[in-house]
Order: sequence, then structure tokens, then C-alpha cells
Amino acid sequence: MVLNNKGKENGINEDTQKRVWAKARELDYRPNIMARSLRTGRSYTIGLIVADISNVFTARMCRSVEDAASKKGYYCLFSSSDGKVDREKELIQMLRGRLVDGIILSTTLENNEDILQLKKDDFPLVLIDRYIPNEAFPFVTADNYGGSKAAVGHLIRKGKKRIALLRTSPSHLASMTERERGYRSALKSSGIPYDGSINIEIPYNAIKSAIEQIIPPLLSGPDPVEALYTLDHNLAIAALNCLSMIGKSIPDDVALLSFGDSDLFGIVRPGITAVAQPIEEMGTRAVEIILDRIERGDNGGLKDQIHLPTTLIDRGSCS
Amino acid sequence: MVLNNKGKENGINEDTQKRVWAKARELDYRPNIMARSLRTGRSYTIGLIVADISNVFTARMCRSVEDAASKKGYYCLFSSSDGKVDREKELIQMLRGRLVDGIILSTTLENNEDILQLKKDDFPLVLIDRYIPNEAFPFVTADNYGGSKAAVGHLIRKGKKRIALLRTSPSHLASMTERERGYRSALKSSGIPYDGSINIEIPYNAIKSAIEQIIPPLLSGPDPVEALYTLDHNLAIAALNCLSMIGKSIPDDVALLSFGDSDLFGIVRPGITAVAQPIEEMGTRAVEIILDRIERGDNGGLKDQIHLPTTLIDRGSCS
DNA sequence: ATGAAAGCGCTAACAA
DNA sequence: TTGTTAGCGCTTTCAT
Repeated sequence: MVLNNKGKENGINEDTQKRVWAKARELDYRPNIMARSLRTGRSYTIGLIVADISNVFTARMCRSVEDAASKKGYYCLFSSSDGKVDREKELIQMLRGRLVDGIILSTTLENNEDILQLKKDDFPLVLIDRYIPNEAFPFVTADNYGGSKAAVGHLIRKGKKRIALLRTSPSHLASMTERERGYRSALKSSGIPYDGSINIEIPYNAIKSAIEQIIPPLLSGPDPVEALYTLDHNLAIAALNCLSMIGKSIPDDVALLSFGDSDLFGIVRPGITAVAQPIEEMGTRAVEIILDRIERGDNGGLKDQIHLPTTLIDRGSCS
Repeated sequence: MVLNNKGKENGINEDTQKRVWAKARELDYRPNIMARSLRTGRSYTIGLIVADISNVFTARMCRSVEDAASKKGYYCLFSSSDGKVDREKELIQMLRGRLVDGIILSTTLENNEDILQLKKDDFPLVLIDRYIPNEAFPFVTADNYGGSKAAVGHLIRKGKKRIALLRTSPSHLASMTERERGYRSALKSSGIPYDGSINIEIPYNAIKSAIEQIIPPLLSGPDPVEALYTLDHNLAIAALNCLSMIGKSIPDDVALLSFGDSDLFGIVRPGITAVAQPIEEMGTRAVEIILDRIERGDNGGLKDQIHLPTTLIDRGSCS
């Protein structure tokens, strides 16, 4: 009781408390958190599963989760699923076995089955960025649809009609399909017909080489595209690199717009116009929601399906 | 015994094993890793403390540690110390309390005292990137001295004599002081006098604004510098940005060379020449060493103070 | 080949 | 105000 600073409330003598502290220091006592968790069922730890922590976006998101959790006295356990569903399932089991109090998950799962188990067990779970759009789970994500629609609207206002859409696999992720939906919706609003042949999927593991094969033909031929719209900042970086290699200039030869911002986009000339996601807020809100679940137990409190607004940063690569 | 796949070696009847598995599945049994660790004293978890996981270099290093550990059946617990010594000490205690089997630490500590305790307790510890250069601890780091000396030698061969050194605080980090030593050594080898007035420390938290104040005067006046040599890739990015803002071109107005590479450096024109660190190998080797400690118990096996060679990538920003 | 029991370090309920 | 004890879920030793 003394070592947990509950001496007073349990009516332990001041003097005794001092003796306990002295002895603890003398013995270099360190509490065994495992034993404590085993006993209390609480670990003050939040598990965080992402696809790839070495991704800049992800790393920043993790840091913001960690900071927000730390402020409330919680620690974080991170792991990368590498975008593999089996690894993701394994990590969920691992974290539960370690008695984390809740899991924040950037899910690659298409199928709800495995996380429905968490729901059934009433285990605190919040999806982040990569979410599943139905009534079952709390999530925090960017407004992928609205942000994307606004971005494509921007391109259209700059006079671009033939806009290639570049996206990454796996393509079932709601965050991606919503961005695609935004694209189609913006085209429709302006009466521009949708052309499936310039809606292109690029494997996440081989972005650079794939981009280099795809871009040149898009820009030549009888009906070249006027703009490249990428659904991920890594795609835009690869495109930028490729355009520079083949000697095409932005925005004269082709416009470039990225969903997802990067430090880089502010440095190159011209700057690359991008849809910035509120990364830090995503982390903060996810922690808020999960701690509400953990500490209040119910889910009556916070709104827990959140689309955060994005920001279009115009740096000149579209006009 | 059955559930740990030790049924056979403990002579459990085949049939009984089947029944055990069936029941486990029926009850959706999940082992409680905490209880197991409490009993065995082993957690198959490695703690990893870094300054800031949102830093690109760090995030990649973490990922490589995670991958290497995962291959050997270990999980990783990451935390950011934010470069604060108190937080770092707290995190060490936290991880030990959680019975991690070892800690990989990118230390900000100047003073060995707190990690000497780990040594005294014979607790497996490996320093990574940010290390302490003495006999006490195993470490894995880039060859900061040699890489830096070679880089500055490159500048000198390109005809640059007046080379400003830009470094970040905190400046006591051995990885940084070694890079500085390499700089001075290269100057000395070429008979160029060292000028302390162009050896400049920049606070890590305010890189952008500090750089913007520092660079313009360096390039004007009676004796302008011919080259900027940054000890951190973030400094080079900020410098790049600043130079572009004030209309100075690379390499005509000034050369730029960065210790630490970035994707960005291959994309801008001209590309930025940089010293690349073997990030992935740093992670892999650190895990190798710590698992050797953990599983063999002694330290007789592996060489455990490692400077990994760096690579100078010439992209044209120096000539 | 199976069953019973001790104990890892902690918290909380209870007794004194 | 202080001391004692049960039990969290697991592994391992010992008895059957």
C-alpha cells in the first residue's frame, strides 16, 4: 500500500511509511508489473498494431498515440503486422495474452470475424486510419471521401479533365475505397465520364518499378492524361521521381496531386499540392476513445466513429 | 504440457492430448502470458527505447529490430524517451518491471550511472546508434568518425576549404561528437585550419527557425562558407529548404553534404550527397547480440562493440 | 501416464 | 493501525 502511495488512505502510520520506503530503497525494490497485472487484470498498457512502423505517416501516428497515452499514465506496445492478416491475428492474440487494456488497430482485415471476437468479449478496441465501415466498431480516420472529392474538385477547377487515379494494393481497405469514391463523385459532379483504364492499382511492395512502367504510357499516345492523382504519398514521391527522370515537368506537362502529405512536397519546386491528414489528432482521439472504454467501461460517452477533416495544401503542382 | 507442445516428451497419451486440444478450442482458451512470465521469468519480449519513433531514421531502425526479433520468436516493446533522461530512466524501470528479457537502447544518457545498474544486475542490454564509448556496454552504431572523415574529405577534394559544420543539440552524444571529430580530422589531414566560429549547434526542437537565422550570414560577408556539412539529415532538409527560399543554388552558391541519408535527397535536383547509415543492419546486429546474451547467458560469443561502415552517396550537391 | 500441489510477486479482503 | 492469507494462471516437481 505504501509503495503504491495508498498508505494514507489505508491508514498506515507516517513513520511506518517512511520505514517501508527506506527499506525499499535499500533493497533496490522494483515492483513486478506482471505480477500486479496478473492480480488486478489491468496492465495500463495499450496495444497498437499498424501495418508498418517504418512508414512516415504511421510512425507519426504511433508517436501521437504514445504521447496521448503517456499523458494518462498508459504505456504502448507497438507491433507491425506488415499488412498480413495472419500476422495481425497473431498480434491480437499476443496482446490479449499480455493483458493489454485495449487495442488500437490499423486493420488490414477484410473479414470482420476475428475482430468480432473482440467485440463479443467486450474488449476495448478502436480502429485507426484503416477501419471497417459499419456499425460494429469505433474508429478514427481521416475524411477520406470528402478530402478526396475536394482534391479532385481542385484539379477540375484548374481545368484538368483527364485525371489518372493511382492507388496501392491491397485495394479493399476502406480508407482507399473511400478516396476512390471521392474521385468518382467529383468527376460525376462535373459531368466528366469515368474511365476505368486510367484507374490503376500499384503493388505496395514494388511502387518504384511499377510507377516507372505505368507513367510514361499515360503521358503519351493520342489521349494523354492531364493530371496524376495518387491515393498515397509514397506513390506521389515515386511519381515525382519518375517524372523528373523522364524529363517531364510539373505542372506544365502534367499536374500532380497527392492524398497524404510529405515534408518533401514543401521542398521540391514546384511544391506538390496535397491533402494533409490530421495525423496527430487521429492518435489523440483514438486514445481518448479507448481510455473512455477502458476506464468508464461503457460506450455511452464519446462519439466513437470519427471522420476527421483533411486540409488541401495548394503548392502549385496543379496549375 | 499438451498446449505447449510438450505432450510427447512428458509422456502424455495421444488420446488425452487430443481431448485437451478439443476442450481448449471449445473454451477458446488463450494462455495468459503474464502468468507464464511470472512463473518462468522469461517474457520473449525485447524492450526498445528510442528518442523519437516518429523520426524516419528511428522508425526504420525500429522496424528492422522488430523484424529480426520476430524471426526468432520475440516480440518488441517500443517507447520514445523524447530525448529526456528522466523519461529514459523511467522507461528502463518500466520495461524491467515488465520482465522484458533484454533492452535495446538508443541512449540520451550522458552519465553511465543508471545503465551501470543494468550491468551490475547482469541484465542484457545493447546500445544502438546513440551509444556510450567505453568498455562497459555492447553497442551497434555506424562508423561515425570514419564516415564523417570520408565525407569531409570528399568536400575537400571538390575544392571546398571553408566548410561550416552544423550539428544538433544535445551535443554530448557520442555519435555526434565522433562525427565532429571526423570533420576536424579531415581538415587537419588537408592542412585546413579549424575555425570554431563556423561550427554551429542548432537546437533539435527548433531546427527550421534556427537554420533560417544561421544560414544567410554564413553565405554573405567577406569570407562566406563554400560548403554546409550537416551532422543530421533533418538539418540538411531544413538547410535545403532555407537555401531554396533565399534563392541560393546548390552547388554553385554553396555545396551541401549530409551525414544521414533521406529519400528526399535522391529526388531533389541536384541530388544531395549524403552519408548513408546501414540502418537495417544496425537493427539486425543489435538483435543478434542481445539474443546471444539472453539465450547463451554469457558474452563470450559475439563481438559486441560494433561500428558498421557507412556509404557515401555522391549525388552532385558538392561540385 | 496422470493427478496434486507449490510458488512466481502482487493486491485486497479479513483478522487482530 | 498492522499482520495474515487467498488467489490471479501458469510451470514444474513430486506422488501416485
